[in-house]
Amino acid sequence: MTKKEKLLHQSLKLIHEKGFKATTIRDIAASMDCDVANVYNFIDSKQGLLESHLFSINEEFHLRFDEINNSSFEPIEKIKRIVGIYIDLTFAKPYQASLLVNEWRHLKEPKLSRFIKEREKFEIKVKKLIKQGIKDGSIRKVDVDIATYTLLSSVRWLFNKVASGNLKVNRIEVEKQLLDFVLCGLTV
Amino acid sequence: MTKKEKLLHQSLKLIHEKGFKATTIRDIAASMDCDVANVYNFIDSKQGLLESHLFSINEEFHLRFDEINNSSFEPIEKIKRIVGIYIDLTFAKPYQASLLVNEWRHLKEPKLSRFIKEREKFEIKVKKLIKQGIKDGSIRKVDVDIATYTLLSSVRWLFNKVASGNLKVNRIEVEKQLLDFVLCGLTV
DNA sequence: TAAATTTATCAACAAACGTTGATAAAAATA
DNA sequence: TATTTTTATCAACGTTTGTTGATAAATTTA
Repeated sequence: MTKKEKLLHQSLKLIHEKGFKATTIRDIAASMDCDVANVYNFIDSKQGLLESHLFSINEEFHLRFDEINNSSFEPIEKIKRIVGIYIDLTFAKPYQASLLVNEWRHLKEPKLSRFIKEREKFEIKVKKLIKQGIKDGSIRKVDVDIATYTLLSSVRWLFNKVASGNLKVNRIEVEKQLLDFVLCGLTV
Repeated sequence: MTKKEKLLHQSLKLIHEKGFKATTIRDIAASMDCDVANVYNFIDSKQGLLESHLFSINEEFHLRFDEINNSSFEPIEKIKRIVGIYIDLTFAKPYQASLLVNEWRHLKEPKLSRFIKEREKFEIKVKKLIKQGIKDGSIRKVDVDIATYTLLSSVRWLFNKVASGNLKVNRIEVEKQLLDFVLCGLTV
């Protein structure tokens, strides 16, 4: 692991734990046992660090999302696989997933607006999937907005448990249980 | 509305929008059009402001939660009503609900540990409810941990929509749709 | 080995931060 | 009205913040 990779990893961990605003350059320097000024050999600015972290994971997710969304699978199968890639990504990169949920609001304009716009476009695509599922009879006649927000929200605890190592079951079982929950609910 | 009430309201709104660390005393002063030093006629410290906001809403929720949990309703009925009071509270106090989700980590010791401990106790109670529901046959044989985290997480988008006024349906319909989701899932 | 590039060290900057003290105006109480 | 309490104003404090410049050591390349 090069020094730059270590910096990226440590900064991700710190931002996940303390939040972007509460994480100082001095924190990052201390975590990798180097001088404060030395950090700037690897990054341009603190803000730029956040941007690169956020947009790399954001692009990765949306690329994989679009692969599924542009396929000819049934809506319900698309939704299953989208949950799947979110779980995949969260297990592979829990800290980045954390930033995607919690820290994007510390972006500055115009990057902030760009991020929000991409997020809204993504939400609209999910809503469309649910509408199609209702139309073809595979999904109940739910309120599309509420179902979308609840669906997207229901997986947003996972990165915390993965990051802290407090997860007893493996990736496959998480996917099984989560899909059962969002498709069938709690009751028998 | 007294000046102190206005301060509490404005600070809540700002902390919800920008986050606790990104909200400065000068922001709060500006939002209520008064001098910076003037703020300290109403609060002891910025940290104390966060603490009072957090613990008042936290206590309110846990009091109402325990009322239900200590009743003799069936587990599944308890879960329904717990979702109900969360929705209630979120509609009544969306900004406080936001802080409860996003800003508690900026508490300092020993308040931070106290908050986390109360949160863990709450989670254990919910897990117990799900276990009982599985035992009495009203809940599927789910993984208790995953079901608990997913259940609790699934309602955590609501405060955002209520706070921003971007919610087309009313409180009752939200409750109906959310309960359908967590009990029956998306599929027919 | 010589030159060039990368990494490390030190001190310091300007700006933004939470907070305070002294004091004046305004409002409430007696 | 006189007195007490509440609210407002101004300037300033000590820290912490992100960031920079000059320079030395270490490493890589030629």
